[in-house]
Parts: sequence; structure tokens; C-alpha cells
Amino acid sequence: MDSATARERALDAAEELFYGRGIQSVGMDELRGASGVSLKRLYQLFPAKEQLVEAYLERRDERWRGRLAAHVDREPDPARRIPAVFDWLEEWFAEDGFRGCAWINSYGELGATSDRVAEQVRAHKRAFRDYLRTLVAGAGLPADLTGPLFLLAEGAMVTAGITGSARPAAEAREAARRLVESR
Amino acid sequence: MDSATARERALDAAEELFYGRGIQSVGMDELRGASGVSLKRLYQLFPAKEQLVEAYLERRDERWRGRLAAHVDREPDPARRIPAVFDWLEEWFAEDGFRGCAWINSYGELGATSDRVAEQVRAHKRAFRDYLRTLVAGAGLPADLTGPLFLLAEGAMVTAGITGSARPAAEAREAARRLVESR
DNA sequence: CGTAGCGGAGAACGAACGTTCTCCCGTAGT
DNA sequence: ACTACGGGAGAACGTTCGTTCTCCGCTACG
Repeated sequence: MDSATARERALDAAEELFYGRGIQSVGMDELRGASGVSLKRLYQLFPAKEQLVEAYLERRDERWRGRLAAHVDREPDPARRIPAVFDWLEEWFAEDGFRGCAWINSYGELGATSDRVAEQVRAHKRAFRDYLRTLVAGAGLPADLTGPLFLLAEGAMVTAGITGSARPAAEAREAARRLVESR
Repeated sequence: MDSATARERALDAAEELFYGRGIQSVGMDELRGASGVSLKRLYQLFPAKEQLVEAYLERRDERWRGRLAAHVDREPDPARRIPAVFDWLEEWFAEDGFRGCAWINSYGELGATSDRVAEQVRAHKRAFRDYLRTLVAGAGLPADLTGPLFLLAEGAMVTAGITGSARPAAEAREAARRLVESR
């Protein structure tokens, strides 16, 4: 097994375990078992657990925003792209193993003790908000709609995570529609 | 020092440390140092750390909802009580040491591994949503406004916690106003 | 005055965990 | 064929931490 696939497998296992059970409750040994990558190899790919955590959040960030954008971009009408965000959230919430927003969860777990993790969380949320801003602008809507839409999306993620229901996405989509139309 | 005050001091220290740095990063020994309550006493008051965590969340829940209700009830006009919720959030976000919602953070840290903690978080959020529901009903507004208001508040808490800014409260209050008026 | 018992300080214990080390095997190059 | 080396399995190490134990002093009651 070459380094690239070992890295992929390590990150696959890290994502599944860290996301599903929390970062601190997963040991390096369990990661080895789940990935099939030996401890020696894990440590030469990631010199410490914290770097594996960072790489996990980084890769997930790319994938998450990629999946969202791919779904939204399928919608040609710029005005419909905003509800499409909430459609995608709803699909995401309904996925097997959904357990809330990985960054919000990581922030709760490590935000106070790891500056690197805290900064990655802020960067991810900044990127998501910036993406919403481009959608708002693309639809010709006033820029100050971005904040409320972002808050609705964040509230939906948190609530869906805690309650285990996909319903907050629909509530948020409906509230977003009313906000957009009240202009 | 009698048992009641020892218990208070233990909970005071637990609240400050657990909320400020996360639960898992605070050891029982540090708790002893911060509270001045010996380990022996701590363990006879709370047979295990998890019970201290539960008691911390429980007491904070009572206090948090009490402070919110006290602030909101000062407003006699039922219609103005809804913005008053966001006013209070804004004050809270601006407090020294504010670090997001204790329950959202605890859920991120322990939600996957501790059913007791997860259930306390759900109960707290349920209670907060129910409180919003009574405010909406008291103002004579349609009940389906509760969900969106709740999501805005949750989004504001998460975002204020991550960014360290109180601004999301104002954004949420303004969005709430528009939602209420669009009816 | 004697003693039983509660409480404090902190050592001790055992488990978990991040990280490193040892030992051995398979392979590739000379 | 020999050897140098990358890699795997897992033991080992050192630390942290939750929890319990030991030892000692104080106080209150007979």
C-alpha cells in the first residue's frame, strides 16, 4: 500500500470515527484498527494526533462545501439557489449517521484548548457565509440578507444535530423564503 | 464548611472551568484546587465526575432560563417581549468569558458518548423552544413563528460563540422583526 | 480525659492513551 | 545469495486522570 492510499484510508477512518463519536474519545490505536494503517505509518503521515485532526477537518471542509455547491449549482435560476441550500441541508440531515455539524461539534470539544482547531472552524464558517453572500448577490437581493440566512442555516444544523430530525431544514427554508419575499 | 456550601463551591468551580475550557480538559484535581473542596468531599457529594457534570448543566439551565425570563418579563408589552429575547442574548454574548452555548458545546463534546448529557441538552433546548412558544402565543402571533425564531436564536448563539462577537444577536433580532411583520 | 468519627492533604492505584521502540519479515538492488 | 531497508504487529514508556486509600489532626460527645 503506497503512502497516498494509506493517507486516504487513515483520513477515511478518522472522519468516520471522529465525526461519529467525537475526537477525544477515539484513540490512535482504534484508528489503526479501523484504517488498517499501522501506528508507525500513521505517525509518519501525521506526526501527531492533532495534525490528523486538522487534516480531517480540512478534507471534510473541501468535500462538504463541494457537495453543497454541486447541489446548488444544478439549479439554474439564481433566485432558486437560496432555497436549494436548505434542500441540500435537509438531505444531509437525513443521511445515516448524521450527527450535526462537524465544525460546531469540534469547536465545542476543542475550541477552547486548540487554537488551530478553533481557527479552522472559523475559517469554515467564514467560507460558508461567503458562499451564501455570493448566492444572495447572484439573486440580486440586498446583501444584508446574508446574515439572517446564515443564522437560519446554523440554527438548523445545530437543532438537527441535537434532535436527530431533518425538520429544521424545512423550517429554515420557509423562514428564508419569507425573509426574501418581505423585501 | 457545611455540605451545602461545599456543594455550591464545587458547582461554582465546575461551571467556571467546564464552561470556560470544556469538560474533558478539566480534571478532578483542578476542580479541587479551584473550589477548595477536598477530593474526598467532592466524591461524597458527587460519586463520579459525570454526576458533577450533570449537576453543573442542571443548575446552569435553571439560572440561564431564569435570567432570560427575568429580563423578558420586565417588558410589559407582549409584542416587545420577542425582541427582548434577542436583546438579552446580545447582553449575554458581550459578557466577559462568553464562549458560546454551554449545551451546544457539551453536546459537541459528550453528546455521542453520554446519553445523560445528550438528554439534558435536548431537554434544555426543548424548554427554551417552549418558552419562545409561550411568548409567540402571548403576542397573539401564529404558532408557526416559533420554529424560525428558535432557529435564529440558536444560529446566533453558535455564531457568537465561534466568532466571539455579539453582533449575531442584532442580526437575529432584525430578522425576527421582519418575520413577525411579514405576517 | 478518652475516643470515635469527620474532614483535609496528598499519595497511591489502575486504566487509558499518545507516542516511541523492538523485533521480525519481505523485498529490491548489487 | 546477501544485505539494507521499509513496513507491520504489538510491546513498552511516560503521562494524565478518575477514583480510592492512608495518615493525621480536630472536634464533640461520653
